[in-house]
Amino acid sequence: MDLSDIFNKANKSKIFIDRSYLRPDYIPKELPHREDMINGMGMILASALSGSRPSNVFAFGMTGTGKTAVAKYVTNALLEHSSKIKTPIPIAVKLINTRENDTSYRVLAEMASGINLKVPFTGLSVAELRARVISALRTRNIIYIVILDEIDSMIKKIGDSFLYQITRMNEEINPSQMSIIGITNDIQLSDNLDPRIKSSLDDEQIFFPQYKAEELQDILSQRARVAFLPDALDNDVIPYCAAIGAREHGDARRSLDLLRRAGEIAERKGKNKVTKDDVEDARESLDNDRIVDAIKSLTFDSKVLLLVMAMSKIRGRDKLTSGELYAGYEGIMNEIKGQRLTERRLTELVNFLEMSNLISANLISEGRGGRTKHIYLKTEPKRILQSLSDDPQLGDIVNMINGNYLA
DNA sequence: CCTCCACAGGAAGCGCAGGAGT
DNA sequence: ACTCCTGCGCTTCCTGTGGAGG
Repeated sequence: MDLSDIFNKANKSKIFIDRSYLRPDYIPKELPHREDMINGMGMILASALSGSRPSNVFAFGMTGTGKTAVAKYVTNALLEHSSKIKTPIPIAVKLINTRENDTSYRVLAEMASGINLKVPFTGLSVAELRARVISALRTRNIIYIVILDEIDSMIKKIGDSFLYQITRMNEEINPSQMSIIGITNDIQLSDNLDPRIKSSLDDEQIFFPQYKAEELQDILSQRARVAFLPDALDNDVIPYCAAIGAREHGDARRSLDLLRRAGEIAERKGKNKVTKDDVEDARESLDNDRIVDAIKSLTFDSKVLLLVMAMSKIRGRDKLTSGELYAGYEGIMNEIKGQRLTERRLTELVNFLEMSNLISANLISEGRGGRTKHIYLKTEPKRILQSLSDDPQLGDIVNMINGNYLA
């Protein structure tokens, strides 16, 4: 068979026109139910067009409430408008995800890339890097709008003093000017900040409320019109995706993911209509992906810890204390003759696993029995064994357990 | 009220990789 | 070729602590 035949067949979807309209990073021409925030942010940033520095903005709300989308939308519009009219000072915009770029070095490097300044990705001192960014801005005379996305995770990791440094850079980059748009999922973040940062970053605040189910329906319908073929969706599919997203703190991203995955599942089944059942399957498939990805991306020793948790749960013990977990870890490491980490390090790995939502851990005091964590697995042991069964180092053990488990 | 268990988690620092400047 | 710098993963050493049993 000819390859182009296969490609043609694969191309001729009975479901999608173009699924990329459902991707979370796609910014549509209109953002329903975010007009207030768009206008608010637009009014603040508009001063850049007349050559004066916009106030810093602090945008906060739960995940999937459109913060990043609005920031992109408004800054795109701003750049577009400024290219049409004559602005006194050129404008540059850089979006930095501070969860992916979670060191001061990397944030500064991203800021450099936003003004076409080439810097090595390691090797310089932070002070040197900062000096380079500043001197580049000095020679350029621009208004630089820096969007710091997911700023809460950066602060959690490296503290808020770096944020203070950034907000103060503005004083050293004359004649250029810099504005910060801070975006956070942590609604209480602003209360816990150093008051000096609060006063400089809190010039303007924009709150993003959770989407209600009806609002999510509007968003989904808008995207579905361009993403799906007419009549490819059963009537209750969009309301159902919206309802799930609304239940999970009004999360538009979640709803869109569900809709896209449901479409893909229906397509793979060879159907020409997406039904509620496909959404149900999509939900499970997304959950599974999330967990499998999370497990596969762990370091080796974290995987061993999870394996210990899974093994003891299979044996009927779903609660372990830290000591028991470490003993189990030691057992496996002896078995495979691996280099063991110290318990001090393991406590950090346990904390990390808890943050990843794979386990839960409560600090409990049992009086004379001592003070320890009670650790529970939050995932099906089967899923963990599945995810680890093709691990180069742990695969053999896992498959052995799997054999006993099935027998 | 005091003790003492079984850990938690802070502080400091080490070795390595990777890059800059010289 | 060398010295110096940082981030990262980790160890060493350490102090802190909620509450049942004494």
